[in-house]
Amino acid sequence: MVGMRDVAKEAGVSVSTVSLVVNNTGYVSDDMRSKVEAAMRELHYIPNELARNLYRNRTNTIGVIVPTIIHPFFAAFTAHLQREFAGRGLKTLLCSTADAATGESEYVNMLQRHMMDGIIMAAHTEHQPDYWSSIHRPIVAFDRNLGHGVPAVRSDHEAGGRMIARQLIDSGAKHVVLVGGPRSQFKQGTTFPTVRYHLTVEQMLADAGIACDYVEAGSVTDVVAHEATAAAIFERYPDVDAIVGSDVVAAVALQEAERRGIAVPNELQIIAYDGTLAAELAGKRLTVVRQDFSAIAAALAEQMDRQIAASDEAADGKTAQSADAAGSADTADANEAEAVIPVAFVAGETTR
Amino acid sequence: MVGMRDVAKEAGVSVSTVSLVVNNTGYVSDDMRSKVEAAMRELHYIPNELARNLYRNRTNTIGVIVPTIIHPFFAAFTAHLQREFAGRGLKTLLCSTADAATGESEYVNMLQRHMMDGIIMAAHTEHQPDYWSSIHRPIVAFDRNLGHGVPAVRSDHEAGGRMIARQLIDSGAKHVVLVGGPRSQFKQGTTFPTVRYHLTVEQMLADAGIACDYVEAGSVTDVVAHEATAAAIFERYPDVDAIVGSDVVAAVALQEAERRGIAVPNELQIIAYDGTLAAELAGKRLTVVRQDFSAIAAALAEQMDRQIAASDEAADGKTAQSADAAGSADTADANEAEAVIPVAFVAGETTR
DNA sequence: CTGAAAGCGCTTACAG
DNA sequence: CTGAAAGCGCTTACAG
Repeated sequence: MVGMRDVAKEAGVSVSTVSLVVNNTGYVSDDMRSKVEAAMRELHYIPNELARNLYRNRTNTIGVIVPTIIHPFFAAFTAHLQREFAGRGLKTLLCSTADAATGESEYVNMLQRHMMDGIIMAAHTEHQPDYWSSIHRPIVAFDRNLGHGVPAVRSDHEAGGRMIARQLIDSGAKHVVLVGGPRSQFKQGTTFPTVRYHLTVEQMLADAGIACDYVEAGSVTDVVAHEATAAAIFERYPDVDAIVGSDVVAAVALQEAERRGIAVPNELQIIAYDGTLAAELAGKRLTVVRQDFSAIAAALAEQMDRQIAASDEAADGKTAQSADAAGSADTADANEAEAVIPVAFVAGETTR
Repeated sequence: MVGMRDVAKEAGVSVSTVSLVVNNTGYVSDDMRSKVEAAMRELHYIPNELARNLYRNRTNTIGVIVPTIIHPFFAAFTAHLQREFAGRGLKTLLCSTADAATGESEYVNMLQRHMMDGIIMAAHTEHQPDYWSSIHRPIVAFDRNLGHGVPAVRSDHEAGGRMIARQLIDSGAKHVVLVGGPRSQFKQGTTFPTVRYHLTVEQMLADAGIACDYVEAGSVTDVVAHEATAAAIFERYPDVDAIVGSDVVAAVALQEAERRGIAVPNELQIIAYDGTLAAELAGKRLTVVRQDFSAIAAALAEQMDRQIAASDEAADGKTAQSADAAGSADTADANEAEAVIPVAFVAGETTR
């Protein structure tokens, strides 16, 4: 491997000078510069980033923790984040909890070993908020509350819920079925903000005197389970005339409805939450509440930048080791406001 | 940041000893070991991986270059690769050409700067094979020929083509439309092996005297274009009674068929190539030729391991800089066999 | 079994 | 404007 030393020797200058040329830093005479550049070209010199990483204690890599990118939601989410990060000179390390033996802990560990500069946490976690706030490294949460010192970004699910309820009420729905995650998550209100749209819908439908049942869907990683769920809905609630769920759930429900000869949207309306590619590939173009992936990604990247800057500051400012980490958390607190991103209702072929 | 030096001081031993304990290498007396472990715990010591990376000249990270993971095919592909890599202690860096300003070159550059140990190339490239074989770093190609020294893995598209043709012939199809990538790619045979299934289908249908037209779909990153393509097919070939394309194309075509009141599969059969989640979310469960993502991922990881080992060997064996890179390529040549993974025909609701 | 030393390839004060 | 030196945090021969 050809290194700076080789280039320096070839050009007859010192390594410092080569470094200055490579980084285009400081003042270098044109003469020196061209000698160095010639040597670099001659030897096909390519700087080794690992050495820089060590010196700067940075990798310019952000880990994105999601359950699995096979799910269209997380595929879109991750893709938009990568784009946003790329624009900021950051690389995206794919951290899928479904594909890691040890789940998110493994990735947190990597974060602490400085293999990444920060992580975006968008997967389910069993850890309590105090675990997360004790990491003292840049973390930003998506759609969940990870406690003090961990900023969060989420969609405006209350608004999404209102849009759905309004559509159902206005179109004269009589019996609505909501499909979502485990109901046990609802009480905490802490780590699963997605439930907010369900609660909003339930409240508004109740006020309007419309029947509403809740059905738990399988894990986000298991689509096959959704098919069973869809079939179960029609068996259990023969008079259901509206189903609300994620794109994937909605697509599967639509397929099952067609199979049973139930006319959509006349006999059954379907509203999908998310607005991913899945909503476009379904049997009909689904009516969706669309989350704004670009805005979400931008907000997450923005918060991440702040967290990283704060953590740098803390590292610079203090020398005592324990004060370092604590300082990081403190600085983060200042920016802890939760960013809430608007959603949009987009009518398709599955509502009337 | 607390480092080994701090731990050594706290435990009253040398850094070397701390290192031996941390890595569980060599012989350390139980006495020393426990003193060091106590100090590590006391100071909350976490090793900094960047220093190791530099010493070993390794990141244990593989870049996966795909057009975009929003597309279900590359989502599944990438997810399976990540799982496979994780099992081998490797991390997955997401390299999407749709989200990088400079396309794949940027990632190749990162590879050369040792920010990754290797790359899996699964996106379209304008570069000629000689570009790729001049990199002299671990690269494995998926479904394309990147020239001498770059091993490749692909599905058995000829078999896939035969399965499709057989189904169409046996079911009495009269006018088939194939949807695929730009026809201009067909002649080279070099960088786009996917076309093999199209050529096989065309040949077999021609032999059977069945009409077959080819329609170019939009870019893999642009699903909206597919919708226009689907509509165009029905306009242009009113008597079409079978459509063959990727899952995404097939799903969109099915949606358009239902919209036009064309009965599937009685009036129109649809066969999807890939077998991703998209095939399950469509209006009906699609009949698919399923690619074996697990086997593909395993084969790619296997080849990657070999490439990395070969590149290590080359670096160890030689000292002259230019011989190093050349040696790497030579060693790679020994394993250059292209791995071909079987596909499966899975009947769904869209064929008869 | 343990420690002092050199080094991974680069960057950055600091003298000249 | 340029070079010699120290250092990023760790690992690995090499003496003891």
